[in-house]
Amino acid sequence: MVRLPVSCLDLDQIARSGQCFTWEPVGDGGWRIPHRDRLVTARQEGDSLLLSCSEAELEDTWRAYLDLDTDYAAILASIDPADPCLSRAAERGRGIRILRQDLWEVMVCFLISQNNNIARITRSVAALRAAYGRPAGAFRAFPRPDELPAASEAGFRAMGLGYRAGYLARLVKALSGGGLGRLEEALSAADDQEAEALLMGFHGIGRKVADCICLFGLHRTDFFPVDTHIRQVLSAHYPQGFPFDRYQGHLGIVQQYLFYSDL
DNA sequence: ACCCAGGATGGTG
DNA sequence: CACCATCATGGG
Repeated sequence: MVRLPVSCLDLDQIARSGQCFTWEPVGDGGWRIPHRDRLVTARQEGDSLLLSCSEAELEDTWRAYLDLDTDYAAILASIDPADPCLSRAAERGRGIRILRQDLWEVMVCFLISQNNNIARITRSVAALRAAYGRPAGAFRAFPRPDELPAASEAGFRAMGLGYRAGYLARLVKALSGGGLGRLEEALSAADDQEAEALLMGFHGIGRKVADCICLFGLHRTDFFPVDTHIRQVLSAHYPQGFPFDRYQGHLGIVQQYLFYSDL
């Protein structure tokens, strides 16, 4: 068990922010958080964050995953006080952080997310993990491409993916057998625009999903995914256009405040 | 029965 | 280029 002081971090807000679909409430306010082959239980007491792990595991896994070394207070302070919409959104979601999730898991989750609702996405991801997940201690880790049946579109459909089952089957086929590693290598050498284009090259991944993958799976915080929700916020509150220039460097974080606030 | 959900695709004008 | 029907499925 480790305890560390944190500010600008609220587990409940993160869990409900629509960026991850695998956290499970423990019941006493805590959360079971799986990440790759690790699992931790987290809870908050005042300004303290408590994690059910060793100091070493905090340093090699959870510090990065929870994005503890990014100065969110500075980002909050940079928000234009003359912008009531964003100021209110940031106040309501001041505990949100952009997690550093696993790329492949994010690709699958947001492939499934299109024209879908968060409750059903969460159920589908849980079904995938239950059916194909790799036993790793006390839980099932999210299955890697090689652990998913590329030919099982029908199987994916049976767990509620709907028409996206075909997209996933093709993505599994494309990224099995070392394909994912090659993609990660290409992405690491790509700038933002190139990374977005690479991801949009997969069937079923359009601009919005690609932008979510860049933001949540690659931690490229200048991506500002525009979904139906954000589109509505922009047209309602920013008829002259959103001040993208002002928030260069952390547009994705600003986007999350707006999205969360409007849920 | 109708509309929406963290949209994308393929076809048409 | 812009528009548009269609794609499963569950919940309001």
